[in-house]
Parts: sequence; structure tokens; C-alpha cells
Amino acid sequence: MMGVAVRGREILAVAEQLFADRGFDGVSMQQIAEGAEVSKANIYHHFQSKEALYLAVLKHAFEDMKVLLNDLQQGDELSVDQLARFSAEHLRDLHAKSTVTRLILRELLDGDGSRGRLLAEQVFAEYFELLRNLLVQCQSRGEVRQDVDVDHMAAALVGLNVFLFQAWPAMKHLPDAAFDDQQTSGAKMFALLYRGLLPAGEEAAHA
Amino acid sequence: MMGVAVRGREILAVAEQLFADRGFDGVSMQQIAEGAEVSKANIYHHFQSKEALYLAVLKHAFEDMKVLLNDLQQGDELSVDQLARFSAEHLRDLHAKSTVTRLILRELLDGDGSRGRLLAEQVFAEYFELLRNLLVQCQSRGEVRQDVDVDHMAAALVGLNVFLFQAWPAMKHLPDAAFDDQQTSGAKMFALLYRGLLPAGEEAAHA
DNA sequence: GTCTATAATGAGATAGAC
DNA sequence: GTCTATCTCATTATAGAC
Repeated sequence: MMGVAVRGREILAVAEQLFADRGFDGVSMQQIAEGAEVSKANIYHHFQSKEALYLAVLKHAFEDMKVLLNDLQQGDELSVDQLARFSAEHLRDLHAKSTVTRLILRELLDGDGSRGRLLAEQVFAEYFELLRNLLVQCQSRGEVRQDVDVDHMAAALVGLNVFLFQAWPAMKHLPDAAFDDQQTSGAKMFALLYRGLLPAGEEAAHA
Repeated sequence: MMGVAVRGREILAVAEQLFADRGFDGVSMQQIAEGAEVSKANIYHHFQSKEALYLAVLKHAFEDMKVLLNDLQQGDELSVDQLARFSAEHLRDLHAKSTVTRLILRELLDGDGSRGRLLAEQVFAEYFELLRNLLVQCQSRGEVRQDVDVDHMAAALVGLNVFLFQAWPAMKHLPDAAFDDQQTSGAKMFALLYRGLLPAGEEAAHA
């Protein structure tokens, strides 16, 4: 994955497009080879198997976000700013790579569950770990509550954005609703998650 | 929708199954007629058009939740309990009607956007309005913060559950993650949304 | 007509030359 | 790194017997 050279990138790009259009089974190695203008055997030089190529396509989509998460953790911003930036960039990224985002979401809907495990272990795990680290750091500074595990915090952060990405085509048409644009709505929902539904100072009354 | 009689229900049930399996275009009225053991003309007696039948199938999935929302608003529970109950029931409902849930999510992914408007106006609008009313009531009692619009609150409540429903097949396989079962995770994420990421009492410092 | 044996196809994957 | 040629295997025709 690291040393994937010039032709490797070309193959990856073609495969991404084809997989996104027709799904894993809908694409043959021959078609990818023709699209990338290489031989089928050459693809196998770069990628162990069709499945490995597929996973590489999915993993590729998370590279930018991994870099961002590392940067955020190195920096010394307030937790709220780190998390807000992550949330905003994450939403932007979902759209920048919308073909792959759709591919993954469709995979989750169709899959028989065995694909789910593969996605989790081979694609999401590393990314999820980075997000978890960031949240642990925020907790250790005392800027994020410590009585909730970071796993659910991470899921909520990602989940709100994914929902926004997916449901927007319908949300934006809801009558009388205050949804202007996705970035703004994303920011509002992040703020909601950060500060809670509960009014400030009411914590003790319900805890 | 109200006066849909015996045969209407049967048609609805068959149509739901077929649409969920093969999508709108993948099913003919003839096939639905055969499945429900009625004539094609009889379907048109109950439903104006194929599209009307389709929308009826989708709307049908929200009936239970509408009843629950009305009940919650009539009752006199604390807001936190009303919302927690809605959230838990909503997640349960997504699973109880998982075929339709998947159908809608796939629709949102595939759609060219024109379907999105239809879904919003014909299917979600009424349901969304009820949820909004509940939240307004919670706000007016002062038990839910008033500086965030109810639209985004409603979206966040629904969104976390939808994400959980969809991503679970992968989430449950994330290594070292504390996701036990969906209902429990749903409750944890609701609690997070309700109380916020921010530790109690820190509001003033960042507001 | 139906059944079964046999080709023919097209998929993923490998070997070995250049 | 790239190619041609080949292998294995599953699916899909298609014979030709019954």
C-alpha cells in the first residue's frame, strides 16, 4: 500500500470508479486492467488479490482523515476546537470522496454481515483508533466528560455527519425546517453534541 | 390510508416485501397483483398509481412512531424520559421494519435527488412535525436548551439511531471497542447527546 | 420432453520470460 | 514492472441418449 508506484495509483483510481459504479461483483479484473491500460497480471503484481485491491480502494479514502487526526493530536488547540475541526473536515471529506462514501454505505446495507467484519478490521480499525486517541487526549485534559467511553463519543461524532450526508437530499426539502446548508447544519449538530440537549447548569437536577 | 380495507392491507404487505427486495423499478404491478392474489385492476381500486402504492408502503412504516410521539406528548413525564423513550423505541422500530428502513436508506443513496423531495414531503414531513412538537414542548418547560433549534435536535436524535442501525454490522467488529448491543449503545449515545461531551459545570468557561 | 454428460465461456490467479 | 501464456474453477450452454 505504501510503495504503490505510478501504475499502482492509476489502477487504484480506475478500480475506485468501477467499484463505486457497479460494486465488487459487478467488476472483473479484466475490466479494471483495460481501464487502467495494463495487463491483468500487472494488477496482481501490485495487489495480492481482487479483494486486496478492493480494500486498498476503501482504505485510500481514509488517508487524508488519518493525517488530519494526527495533526490535531499534535497541536495544542482546545479540545472543542480540535473536535469541531475534525467534525467539519470529516463532513467535507465524506463529500470529497462521495463515490467511496456511497460505496461503503451501500456495502453496509447489502452485506450479509461477513463484509462488515472485513470493513471493521481492515478499513475502519486504524482510523477509529486515531479518533479514539484524540478523544482520550481531550478527556485527560479534562475538557471532555470522562464518564462516557470514547468509543461511543467517536461513533456519535462520525454518525451525525454520515447521517447528514445520507439524509440531506430529503432533509433539505422538509417543510418549515431550518436546514440551510450541510456544513452549517453539521456545525449546529456538533455544537449540540458538544453542549448537550440539557440547558446549562441543569446537570445536577437530573444526574 | 385510513380506510384501507382487508385486501388493501394484503396488497400493502406484498408490495412492501417486493419493493424492499427489488426496488421500485424492479417490481411490476402484475407481480404485486399475483403475490396478493388480486387483479391488477383491484390494486388500482385501492391505490391511485404505482407511485401512490409505493408511498403508502413507506408511510405505513411510520404509523407506529406517530402514535408513540402523540402519546409521549400527551403524557406528563420529564422531558429526558420522553426523549429517551422515543429514542429507544425509534431504534427498535427501525429494526422491526428493517426491510423498509433499508429500502429508504438505499433510496437516499441511489436517488437523483428528485426522490428525496418526495420522501421529505410525502413521508417524513408529518412524522418530523410530531417530533418537532415534542421538542418544542420540552423546550417550553425549560427542560431542554432553547438556544438550538428543534429541527437540528430532531435530526440528531433520529440520525444517531439511523447510523447505529446501518453501521452496526461493522461497528460490532471494531477491535477493543466497547459496543455490546445496539439498544445499549443507542442508550449511551442518547445520553451523550442529552448531556453533551462537555463535562458538567464547564459550560460558562467555553460559552 | 427430460436428463445427463460434455463443451465452451469467463472469472480469479500464477509462472516465467523480458 | 510489465508482459504473454497458462491454470483452475465455477457457471452456463448444448448435445445426444433415453
